[in-house]
Amino acid sequence: MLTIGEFSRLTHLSVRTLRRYHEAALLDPAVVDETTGYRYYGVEQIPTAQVIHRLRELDVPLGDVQRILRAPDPGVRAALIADHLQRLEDELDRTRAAVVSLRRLLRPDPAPIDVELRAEPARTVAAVEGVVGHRDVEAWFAGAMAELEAAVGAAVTGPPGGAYDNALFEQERGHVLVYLPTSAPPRTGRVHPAILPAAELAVTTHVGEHDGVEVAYGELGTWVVENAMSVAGPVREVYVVGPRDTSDPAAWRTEIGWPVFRVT
Amino acid sequence: MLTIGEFSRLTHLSVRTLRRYHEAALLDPAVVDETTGYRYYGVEQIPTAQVIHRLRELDVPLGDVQRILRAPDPGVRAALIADHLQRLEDELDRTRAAVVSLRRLLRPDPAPIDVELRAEPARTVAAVEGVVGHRDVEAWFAGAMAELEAAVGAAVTGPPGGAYDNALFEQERGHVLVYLPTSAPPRTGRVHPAILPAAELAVTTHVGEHDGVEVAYGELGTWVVENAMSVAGPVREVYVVGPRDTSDPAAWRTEIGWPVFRVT
DNA sequence: GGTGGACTCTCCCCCAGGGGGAGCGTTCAG
DNA sequence: CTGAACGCTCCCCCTGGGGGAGAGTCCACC
Repeated sequence: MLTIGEFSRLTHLSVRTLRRYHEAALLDPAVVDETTGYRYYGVEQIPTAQVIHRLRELDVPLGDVQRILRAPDPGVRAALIADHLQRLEDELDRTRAAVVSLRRLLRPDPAPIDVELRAEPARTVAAVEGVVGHRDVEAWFAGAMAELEAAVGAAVTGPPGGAYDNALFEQERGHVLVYLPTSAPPRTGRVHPAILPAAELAVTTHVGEHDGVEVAYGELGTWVVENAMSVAGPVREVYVVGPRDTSDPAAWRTEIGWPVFRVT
Repeated sequence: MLTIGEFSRLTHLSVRTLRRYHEAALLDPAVVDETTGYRYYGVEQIPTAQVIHRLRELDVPLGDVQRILRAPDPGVRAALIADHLQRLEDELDRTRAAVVSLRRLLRPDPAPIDVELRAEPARTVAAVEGVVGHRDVEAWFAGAMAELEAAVGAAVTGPPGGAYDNALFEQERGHVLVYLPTSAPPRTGRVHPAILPAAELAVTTHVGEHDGVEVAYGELGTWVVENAMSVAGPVREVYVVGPRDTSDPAAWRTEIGWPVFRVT
């Protein structure tokens, strides 16, 4: 039996942290003296402690660590861990995007804001709609677009686009509509005809990977307030040149359109 | 002038977060109505808000964000940001190491523990010593080893090694000694002769990159308690095969030695 | 000129995953 | 037997937010 201090030295987990893990039922001491409250650990707990240590280094929440440790089947365990590695990958992607965006923002020679005010007429398109959590938008978009392309096929008359509820930008759930323009929108599965309402749009074009799009949003925001306008309704994006057209992200062009109206 | 809600929509920072940034003096509203307490922001603050947003996505602490924003010189600013990107890189390295270590720990066929009890005689070596924070050990080691190699040169009689205070493994500062064995230790700069005391060492060998070394520590811990021993004094490492010998990390061999004594 | 709804204010509590320290009890070797 | 080292619980602190209560404000519409 090892005292908590000895176990701490052997596992490189602090005494405090070990107590916390006991409290969280993550790593219970083999024996707890009922009269003194002293915790005693067994040698066989060292590997477990090390696994916990590694998982925590990967920022796996304590609850998930518990679930992984409780999983009796090594297959299940591996799957849970793979999930977290995937999460790390995603995080890495977001980090890279933030770095790119930051570099652009801090460029000493910011390009002038290039926004066009455009009156967009109403039109009917083939669409898929849904209410989606902001984290799931990308995956949902991919599925919806695949379904759209299958339904519309070669009858496409223009680049795809989408309309995104503002709630999505505030880390909430929101309504999403993705569409493909076509003369006779079919009704298949989730695909149905939908009317894209007429709107006054402040439009700017973002060139490059979609991850850097925030810069364009910033420009729109600046332009909108500088021109004494305000925003009404969901943001629209049109993927003028996208992954459907070329695999070179640097050539992608996304039109961002904010429905606006003059304030004064 | 924009209300906090409008500014929130334009920057994709939540109202709550904007208030927090005001409180932290990170992003003060252009105007605060003294009677109502209402915050009003200016358009020109949008780019600043976006920079903050990006930096926070990179997990830059608010205090550091403030320092970056306050830096008037773009050069200084770039340097501060470069520091944080370096930090991200380091973190990534640690993440990778944790993944490797985790994979090893969870391997279904853990290799049997291979620990040797060895009576090490005292010997005199060329050493550099210091008290170092646990984060700085690697950098300190690199500098000390370079100085040692310069001082000892071809008179080396064995692989380099080090002795590490246990405090270092508890995320604190501790004494570190790195050495090169040589018959006539010189005294140059920080390099000086030092006696490596005799000790009973529980020794195991770690093969591969140094990052996976925790597994060896775990084995030692298990062995030590299973053999009714306890630990006394700093941990020793001997870099039997290291970056000096081959650039292939898979071939590196590190001996980990814990000074132990029989308990019963 | 009201009024209602949307917006904003402050204040307090909550989360994870720890760290610092007070005040007191336990162990164990000299 | 005594003191140092170690252990215990308890409370407050940190970061960077989120939820919600209760009250005050703003503004467009009637």
